[in-house]
Amino acid sequence: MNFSVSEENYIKSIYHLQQQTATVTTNSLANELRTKPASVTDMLKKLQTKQVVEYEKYRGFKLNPAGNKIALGIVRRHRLWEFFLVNKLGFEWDKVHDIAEELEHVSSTELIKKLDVFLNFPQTDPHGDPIPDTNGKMAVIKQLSLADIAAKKNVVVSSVSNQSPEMLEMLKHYHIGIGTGLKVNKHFAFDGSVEIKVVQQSPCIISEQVAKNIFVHHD
Amino acid sequence: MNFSVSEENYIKSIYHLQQQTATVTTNSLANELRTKPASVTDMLKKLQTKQVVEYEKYRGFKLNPAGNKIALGIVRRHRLWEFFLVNKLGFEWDKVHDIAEELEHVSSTELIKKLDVFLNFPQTDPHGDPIPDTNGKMAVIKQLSLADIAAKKNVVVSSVSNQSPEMLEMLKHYHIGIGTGLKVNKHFAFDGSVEIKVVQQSPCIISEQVAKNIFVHHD
DNA sequence: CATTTTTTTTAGATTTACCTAAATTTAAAT
DNA sequence: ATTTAAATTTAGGTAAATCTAAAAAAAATG
Repeated sequence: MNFSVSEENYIKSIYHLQQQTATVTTNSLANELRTKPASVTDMLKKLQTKQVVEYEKYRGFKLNPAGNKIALGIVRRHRLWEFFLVNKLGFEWDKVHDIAEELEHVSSTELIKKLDVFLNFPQTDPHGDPIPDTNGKMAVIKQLSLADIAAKKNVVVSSVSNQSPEMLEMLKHYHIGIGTGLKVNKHFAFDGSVEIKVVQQSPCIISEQVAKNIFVHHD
Repeated sequence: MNFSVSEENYIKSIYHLQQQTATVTTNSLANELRTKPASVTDMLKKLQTKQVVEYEKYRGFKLNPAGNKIALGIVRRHRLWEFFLVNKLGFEWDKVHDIAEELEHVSSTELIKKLDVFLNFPQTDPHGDPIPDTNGKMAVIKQLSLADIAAKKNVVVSSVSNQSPEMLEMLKHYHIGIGTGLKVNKHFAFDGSVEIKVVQQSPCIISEQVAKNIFVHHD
């Protein structure tokens, strides 16, 4: 079965949203893809006939095993290209996502096989996320809070345990969201506070309590 | 100005056809792109409003200076990727065209800049064709006939001087056309005949007369 | 639990890049 | 110089992926 760039992007986004919630809603997917709910409904019917999603009207949807395998193939391509961009071409780790987003749709399987060899079979991408193997198997990485991250490490925010308005207000103030890249500069032993540097922001200090609530992929 | 993948492919094909004939016809472009003449007419109107072609109804068309610069940018990306595929990933030189065809449309200029550095500023692609620089300047390479090519060299057929039906019949028999890749195995001093190996064909011997009429890019 | 509110779907349009078939223009041949 | 043939364009239509506005279903609320 062949998939268009658009179809691949939908499959990939459903995959990512499923990491948070087992079943995905029309609105959340529309928001993720910066499109309109009506467009999502249209595409989902197509993906249903192509047998990659389980979809029940008004009830949300999720990838079936076939869809999951396709998603992992796309994730594999994306992460291999990110590794290439950072470790071979010298890009900054926070600049590669959009480019990898285009490269991942280049369709040759031989290309990805040879790229993998050339990169010497990397296990994780520059953000610390594991790279699925050819069969779609992927190492599980444990969730670490910012309090657990060693100084000088680059990380990406993957989730926030406390979702209160107060917490969200603070995160917004620090320009932190899911997917935000940041670097841990230093831990202060006195009170457990952490100095971090969010990409394109000045360094700032967050309390231990906040740090423990921000979960990240480590680099 | 932004161009779609389709628009880029039209611009690139017009560029290539202009290497043979100063002005390009609807039919030849349709043939090159494996599409229909009516589709070409449609796209040409669009490219005309986008100010990249000079086009007069029923009279053919050609790229204007702006269009030429865009074409050379695409050619640059294509050839850099071909170099990468062969010299870094280890592809055979005759297997890379279709993949480069996809990679060339990835739009980041920063990507191409860094790729060029990584590849150490190559001057020619794996087929011996020169790589245009950032400003669209490109070295001119001299036309060589098959009789002038050293043994063991890979080349690509760029033109055929004798276009008689007899010649074309013979070329067809040997599976040789414009763009065909082949390798020169050996020259025979006795009569000047040449043993060549066309990609995916068994080796064969052509007379000196034929060899002198087949022009190639040398590798 | 009836009624707002929100979410999702349907209906109908739009844009891009194609297509076929028919009409028009140019070129070739008698 | 007509006529015939070939090339090109126009007209009208299709499929993919989007959109807006309206209708329908599900969830939230008093």
